[in-house]
Amino acid sequence: MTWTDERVELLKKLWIDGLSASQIATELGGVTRNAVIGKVHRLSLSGRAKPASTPVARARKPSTTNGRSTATSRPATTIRPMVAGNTALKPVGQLVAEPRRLPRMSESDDVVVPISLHATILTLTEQTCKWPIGDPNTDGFHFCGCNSKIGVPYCDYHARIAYQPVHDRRRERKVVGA
DNA sequence: CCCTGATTCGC
DNA sequence: GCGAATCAGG
Repeated sequence: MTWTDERVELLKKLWIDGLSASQIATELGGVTRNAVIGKVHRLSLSGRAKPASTPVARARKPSTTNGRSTATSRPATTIRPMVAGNTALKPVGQLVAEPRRLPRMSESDDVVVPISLHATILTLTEQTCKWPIGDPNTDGFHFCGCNSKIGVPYCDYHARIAYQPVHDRRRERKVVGA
């Protein structure tokens, strides 16, 4: 994945926004949190809300010549694919997040259709509905931008669409051939 | 153990 | 410049 200008901008925004590196990596997709951190440092915007505590001269641990080949052990024990915040996140999809727990949306039936706030990728935050509107390749592409609950990437309205009950959408059979 | 960011260095 | 491996810590 290349660090396009847009991706860098988004990275900056999310970082300043206070998101963790792994979260940003998930949001961006196609990169690991290491990549994010590395980029963050390269951009010289590492220090976030770090006033000053105890700098403490910290040096890694050169040992031999290079830092990694020293430790010959590679645990790699617990491999957990697609978890927000891991050491090697594989691309799981751009904006489609995993519905950890389906919100009980049985009660309210009157979810108002949100007005498109024409949010750009740069104006999105954790509490902004990330429902894409339009064609990403077209100029008018934007996001819903309405307020969403923390932990939910979409507003109430779009969450309904995103997290449709299974029984409603098991109507497809045909598989697109190779 | 889960996570966090920081650092080094081969590529 | 990039990011995996690793460290150091909460």
